Amino acid sequence: MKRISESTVGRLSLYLRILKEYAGGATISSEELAGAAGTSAAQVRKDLSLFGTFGKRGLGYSVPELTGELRGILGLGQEWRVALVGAGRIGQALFGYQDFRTQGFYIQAVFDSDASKVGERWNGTVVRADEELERVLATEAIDIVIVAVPAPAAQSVVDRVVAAGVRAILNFAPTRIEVPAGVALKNVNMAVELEGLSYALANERANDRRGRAG
Amino acid sequence: MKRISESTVGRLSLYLRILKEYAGGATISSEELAGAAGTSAAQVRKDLSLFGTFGKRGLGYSVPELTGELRGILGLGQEWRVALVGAGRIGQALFGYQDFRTQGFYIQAVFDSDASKVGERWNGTVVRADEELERVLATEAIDIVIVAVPAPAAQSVVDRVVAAGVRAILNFAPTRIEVPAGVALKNVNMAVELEGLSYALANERANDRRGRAG
DNA sequence: AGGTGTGAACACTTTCACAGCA
DNA sequence: TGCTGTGAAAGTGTTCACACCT
Repeated sequence: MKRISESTVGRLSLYLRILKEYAGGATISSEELAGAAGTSAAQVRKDLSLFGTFGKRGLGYSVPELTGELRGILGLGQEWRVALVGAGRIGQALFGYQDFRTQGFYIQAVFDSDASKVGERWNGTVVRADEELERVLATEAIDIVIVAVPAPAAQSVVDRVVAAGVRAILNFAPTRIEVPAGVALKNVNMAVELEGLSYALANERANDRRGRAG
Repeated sequence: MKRISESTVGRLSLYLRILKEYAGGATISSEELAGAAGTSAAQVRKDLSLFGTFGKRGLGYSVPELTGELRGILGLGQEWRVALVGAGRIGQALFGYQDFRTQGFYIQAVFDSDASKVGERWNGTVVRADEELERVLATEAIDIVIVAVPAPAAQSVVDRVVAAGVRAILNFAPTRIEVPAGVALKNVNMAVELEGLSYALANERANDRRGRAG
């Protein structure tokens, strides 16, 4: 299959959420889907056409059928086993965000290097010691690791996790992480987003001063 | 000034973080900066050249000077006043993440609609009632609002905040938000990131099955 | 020589516009 | 007729390659 861009995959994720909440009938047009997703009808059709022919000309897309296709494309037909490294504030918030579970992402293990946290029970899941990481990743057959440790510790956690064979990492530490080819890495970095907003504000003000023409 | 892409702004943010930690001398070349940022030297030079001429040919960029320029470009020379709407788990984690403050982002107010939370003191900041939102946004001269409420409530919070004159919003609710032109919106959506990883894993496996050639 | 700044080439993504099927 | 699927066109972002300055 042809290479698919990250923006396309992100939109598929969005389309799926829209379909789940759609109450407009058994079929939906690219136009409607685009409206809800904030993109263009052509973009919707192009995105979907990269994976197959799901629509009916003159009619649109069957909502249940397209939902199923998108779930399949995104790999949501199966259960993913997730481990969380870092039981600090962010780790706790993520653990508590149980929406994940309904999407098929199950947090099977939590790790922390702080001895005072190890042994805590979080809703039935025990916080384990850092040293158990490699062993538990293997025994629990973990697919995805969420890294929620302080920035200086992040790369070494990632190196260990990758060495243990994990191929997908979601990084919350505000630092750049290196992974070898073949490992999927996504970053969630609030500092970058805030600085993006700062840039927008600073620049908007500059534009205002200049006379708001542009 | 010419329109700058979001990816460029994101990279500037990254360059700035690298410069802060740089211990290699008083100047840095585009090559070194690119290595640390995981991009190409040409990309670094192009990004910077969009804003001015900061380097010296044959030498590279002065670290303190470039740091200052980047801070200026990103609007980090000033203090930004931030409000947090939603005092749940994510809100608490964000509030606790005090790195923000060192970057010039100050959380001045916290809001929640849950009466049992209102009145709590968070490290000196009182959780206020939802009804006070508009009044406090004005009296506290809030620049940026972080939305950390459940998905169904997010759009209405954003509408109120925009009506109150706020021009920059960071949304953590896992839903698509509409804002009028002129309002900057950034989304942090863990569901989309996880589904991106799911896609990568599902697809990698497909490639493996196919023989790993491609 | 060393390393920036930048037009031009290239690659990728989005939009257009329309043929073709239900 | 209505709406999809898709080549071609337009637009955007990245890489190349080299003139030019220190």
